[in-house]
Amino acid sequence: MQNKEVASIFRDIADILEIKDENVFRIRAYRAAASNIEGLPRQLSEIYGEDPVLISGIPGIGKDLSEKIKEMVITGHLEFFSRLMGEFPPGFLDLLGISGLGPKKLKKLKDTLGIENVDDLEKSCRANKVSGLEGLGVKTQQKMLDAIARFRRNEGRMTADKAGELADEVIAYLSEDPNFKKIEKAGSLRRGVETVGDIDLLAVVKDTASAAERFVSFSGREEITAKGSTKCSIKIGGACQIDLRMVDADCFGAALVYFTGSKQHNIKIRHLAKKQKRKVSEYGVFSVSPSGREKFIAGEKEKDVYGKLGMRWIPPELREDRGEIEAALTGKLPRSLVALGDVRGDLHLHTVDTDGKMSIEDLIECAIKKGYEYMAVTNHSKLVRIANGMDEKRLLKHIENIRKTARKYRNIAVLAGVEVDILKDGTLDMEDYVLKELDIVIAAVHSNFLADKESQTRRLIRAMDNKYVNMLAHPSGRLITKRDPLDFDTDKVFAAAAENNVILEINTHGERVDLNDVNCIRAKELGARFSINTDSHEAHQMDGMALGVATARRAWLEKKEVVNTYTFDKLKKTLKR
DNA sequence: GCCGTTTTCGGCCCGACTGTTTTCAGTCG
Repeated sequence: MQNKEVASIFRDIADILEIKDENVFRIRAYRAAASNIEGLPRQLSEIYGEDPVLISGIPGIGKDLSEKIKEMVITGHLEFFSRLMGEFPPGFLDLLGISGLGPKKLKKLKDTLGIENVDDLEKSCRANKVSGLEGLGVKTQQKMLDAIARFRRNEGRMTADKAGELADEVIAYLSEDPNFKKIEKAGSLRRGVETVGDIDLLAVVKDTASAAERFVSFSGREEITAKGSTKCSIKIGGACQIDLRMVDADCFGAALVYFTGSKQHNIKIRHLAKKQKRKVSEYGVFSVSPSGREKFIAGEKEKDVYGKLGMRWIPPELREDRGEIEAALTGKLPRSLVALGDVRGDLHLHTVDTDGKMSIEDLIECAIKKGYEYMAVTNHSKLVRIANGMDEKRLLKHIENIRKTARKYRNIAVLAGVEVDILKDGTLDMEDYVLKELDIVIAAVHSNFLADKESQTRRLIRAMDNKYVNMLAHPSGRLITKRDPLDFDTDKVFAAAAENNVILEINTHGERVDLNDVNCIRAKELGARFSINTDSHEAHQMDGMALGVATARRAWLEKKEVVNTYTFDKLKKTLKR
């Protein structure tokens, strides 16, 4: 059983226990465990295989939960969970996905009206039965109907690139109003998470009432879900919610820490503060006297908030409670975490010669505008027919063409490359006599996504055995909203990459983000190196580098582990196998 | 259910907004 499934079961258990009105701390423990498991760089089954005792060493996993994990690892099934699920009709937990509907109301609806699923709820609302219940009025009933409509229209989260674009649009719109003195993105978007449930914006304004008015008047707004003096929320384009928080300038930093999260990070920070006889909230850091009197001691800047708790400032991408607080307390945060400004080139790019929109010249000029020192043209091989992939003959000619064009530009090095397909058996879609002419060879899977784990693992490793291969592109092959990752033994593949000096790509395309942060953490442990590439087919896609850098930062990658931060000379040496 | 220079019990982060209330419960982040 995969970590993702274990985490999901723990979350479902938490939901059910909540409906059953169980101890809130017990519920919290299940949720915390789920979140910690998702952040693990290794599979629970592997950890268990190494030594079962290690399971209870995972933070948030004690005696009881480690037993449950063992059961799932061994049998692929959890008796306790099945029993709980048996108490509720199928489809009942879906109701928790309706915003504004929590465990208490849900329990009441089930007990009084016998509501078992979303359809039942809709019928009862339409029949005006819900508004008759104690504590529930006409407004609540209407809100539920709206929420059901949204639930049906759009389930799931937005990819980070789309959320980022939307946030930028809203920020641009708000910034036209001089009333807004400062606006920043917060939440999972600021942490660089690959998908985003809602967008959090934090602002300092002169007049909250008129700022709120401006915000809720945003042209794409479909619904106003909150409009107070510190918080406003609107719904937009289906289920996406945008929250605007308005705070005083002197607590902006504390608010930014708070609204950036993650939740687990915040909980740990507050816990730590409490031990130090301090209190942290979105309003600042306070010292607390024995009599309980609170005194404001920091809040304007994030740096000071962390500083008052004895820590260095923690970059947002690290704030997942994956050891960053402990590292900050002991001065062990990564020294040279990779940053966007460190990137010297983009090594995976397409042109009109296969399925890109730009000519080689266009592409080079874009790269120069980005300030890059080098780049690689890496078009598809013949297997990808839909992308007009090249055969040996065409590629040889294309190499000549790249070199000829590159000579016109003095300030940038242009590598002639290919994105060659990895065939079903792990051999490559291009003869070696052509590969050896290239400056960079990127291997990638675009077919046979469903092969079993053993053959998929063998396939990837065999591809990397080819001595001309420098890089493995989008190694998992997943498309976040459309396709699951390939099933392969990540440890074996990452270790093989490290051993063969094959660079692993962090593909920055919003649907890919591949490798993801968790995979990168493990690959780094196994000694692999990375390249952050946009895989651009059009000019604007080259702006995606920031998302890939954020992913690398989430994996705590430093400059030395990311080859496209190297000088060109060093990169050339790295590409020699 | 977890955790411990508060260590085997007694804690567990903190606050805003809404709707239905007349002081608060439920939900959300």
